Amino acid sequence: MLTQRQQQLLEFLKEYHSNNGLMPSTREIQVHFGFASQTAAVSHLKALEKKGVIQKVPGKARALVFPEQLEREEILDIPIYGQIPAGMASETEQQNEGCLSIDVATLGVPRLAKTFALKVRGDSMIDAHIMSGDCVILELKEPRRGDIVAALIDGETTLKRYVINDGMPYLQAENELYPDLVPVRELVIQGVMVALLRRAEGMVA
Amino acid sequence: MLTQRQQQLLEFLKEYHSNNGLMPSTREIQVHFGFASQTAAVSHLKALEKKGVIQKVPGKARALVFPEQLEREEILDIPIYGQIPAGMASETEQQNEGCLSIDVATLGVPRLAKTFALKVRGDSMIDAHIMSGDCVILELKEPRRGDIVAALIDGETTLKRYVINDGMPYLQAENELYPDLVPVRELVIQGVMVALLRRAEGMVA
DNA sequence: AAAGAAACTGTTCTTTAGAACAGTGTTCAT
DNA sequence: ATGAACACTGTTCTAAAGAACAGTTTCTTT
Repeated sequence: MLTQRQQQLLEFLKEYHSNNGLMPSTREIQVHFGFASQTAAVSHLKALEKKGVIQKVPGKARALVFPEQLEREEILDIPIYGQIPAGMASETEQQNEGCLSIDVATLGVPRLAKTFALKVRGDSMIDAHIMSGDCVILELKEPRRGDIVAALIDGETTLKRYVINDGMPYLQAENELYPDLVPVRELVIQGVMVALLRRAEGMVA
Repeated sequence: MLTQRQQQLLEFLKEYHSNNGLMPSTREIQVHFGFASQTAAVSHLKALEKKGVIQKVPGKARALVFPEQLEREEILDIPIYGQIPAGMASETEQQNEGCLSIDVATLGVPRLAKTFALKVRGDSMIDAHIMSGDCVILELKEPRRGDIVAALIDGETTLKRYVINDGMPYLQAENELYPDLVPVRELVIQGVMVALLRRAEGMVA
């Protein structure tokens, strides 16, 4: 559908946009491809628009958009922690282990939700089909009974089901081999699970 | 950290960017807030930049960027199908049931990979901890033995493990209650599972 | 009480950048 | 062989848009 040259143009637009967060001007395209005339860039953009791979907003500067970007829901950038220490929430101490970007609609959380992700270790939630190595996405909010939560027990973060019995909240593993965890003093809930993301094993180098 | 007015500015930038795919000019900001002077917009942007919530590229038009957007990996837009009919791959007939946006790095697929997603129905893969309702992300590529694949059997798409025995490929469910599926004629593999996404039940209205 | 940040007005200047128009040579399908 | 799409050159015009400078007013915060 696209010619080779048009493919190159599109590739440049994507690369430039990815690196700079904005679109190149026609003159920047001209320089990049070594055109002697700015018009060359303009006519290529016209062709790309006619084929529907970009959209132009006339009269505005650098006003090129990829159609798929417009339809896209807002993207959330979720920090991945290995382990959440006691402090938590202090936005400064982020022992970040990378980031995960996903749109709010598929997560099903409010647009301004505070979220973070945890790598699951161990098989204490295996009966809820949460495997070791899975990435669990959590939201900072009040847990409801039956929710799966990340909580702080004895200085360590664990993923468990939050249950209430006789008004007494405690944590339950989803694996018979693990005992219930009844808090000695207080129960610090760090987040409520909203989603889970697993990468197929074959992929992990 | 941000003043109320600055928060409003930032909110407008995000909204405008989300709607139009590009940033507003200072004069558009001026009009939106009803400022009598364009300088008001400029000074607000300077304040936002000083506080680190946006970045400006001097000299360029509409050259505002959100820092988190720059660090972000490229986003893939993955169509979600309910069911893949026999034809497949014909890019036109997409009985699309929405879209899912996620960055390539967390998926672990090549930047130009062809991907799609399927909603899992049934519990035939429950022993691999894939639940009914999960969203499986698949890539169009050659399956290797042991991969979990989507395949077409009798006009219906199913998710199974791809195994080879004595040079003979067949499909295996991960649930004792389901029999192996040995293809009568040929085995049409529609995609290889690369990731899985599950939404916590509590969320689904 | 003084200093500084915040939130503006009003004006001017210059660069950036899109747009339009008139061409040229090449490839490719009908 | 012929028109249409493709891939450009060269020139000119103008609108879009950033930037700079000199103020005013109202809050905080020390």
